[in-house]
Amino acid sequence: MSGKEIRRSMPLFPIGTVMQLTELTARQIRYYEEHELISPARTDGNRRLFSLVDIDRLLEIKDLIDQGINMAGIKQLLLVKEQQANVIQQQAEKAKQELTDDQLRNLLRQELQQAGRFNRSSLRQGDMSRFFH
Amino acid sequence: MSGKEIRRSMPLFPIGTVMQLTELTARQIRYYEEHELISPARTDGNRRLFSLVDIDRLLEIKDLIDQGINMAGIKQLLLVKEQQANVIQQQAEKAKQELTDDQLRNLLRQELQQAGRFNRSSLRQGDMSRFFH
DNA sequence: ATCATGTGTTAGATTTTCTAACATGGTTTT
DNA sequence: AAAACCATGTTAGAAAATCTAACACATGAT
Repeated sequence: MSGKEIRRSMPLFPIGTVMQLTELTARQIRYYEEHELISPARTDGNRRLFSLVDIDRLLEIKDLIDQGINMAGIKQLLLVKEQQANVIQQQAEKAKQELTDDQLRNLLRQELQQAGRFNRSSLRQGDMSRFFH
Repeated sequence: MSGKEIRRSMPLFPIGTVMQLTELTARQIRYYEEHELISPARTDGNRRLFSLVDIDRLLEIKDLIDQGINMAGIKQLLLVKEQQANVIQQQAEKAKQELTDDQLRNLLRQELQQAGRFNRSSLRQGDMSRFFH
């Protein structure tokens, strides 16, 4: 159920590693946190610790910045996407129970198209996937 | 080809994170490095940076330690396993080119059984897999 | 022309990690 | 039994990484 998400949201990386992975400066990363685009965990000693989810999100943010969107816009976009993702996941779960495989495939395809219409970066899984497995 | 391995061997984690993930002390981790059971990368400032491969290896080491095996023994075991893994991978590659899918499945099953006979922990992928995806 | 935004830069404090050394409780070896 | 060895704990001092806060600056909006 939530096992996967717990893992992907496990705080693991210090800001230095995240800088390399995302090619953002520490200043930028902290600024985005200040504007609540991300909420990295903290160590006992107050150092930031980022999860894979955080990093995916930062890569998305970078992408949106490159598209000229400002903090407020990005915040909204990320919010909407989150909601969409939730809805879609719920639907998928319902679908799994109620639909045949064939119908399910169809539904997912539709959702993917719909998502593609709205955002450049995918809903499913952030770009971090290129770093692992 | 080697893309996957590059990713899994990408130096990402500082020792603090590795301590939590493996439940080993810094002293232990450094000691194992001293005895060349692992070779973590270093930052420009000489801090250790561990990869997923390193962490998998540390979990294996921990397991072997728990079984009462000493440094020398562990070193040899890890070496042998590495070689085995290489051989198996080479065979698998050759197999992919030469065999039908059916034959390939058979070969892999055999190899898995063979591996299981020798080591408790699997050859394929370390325990870290439980943290991601 | 002024203001707001996003980022750069700097300073001083704090946390984390580093190496090296010594301490210690179990095992072997003598 | 004493000595030596092994894996780990602990400590000290130095160096690196990160933190917050402040000020600087270029660009685009009002």
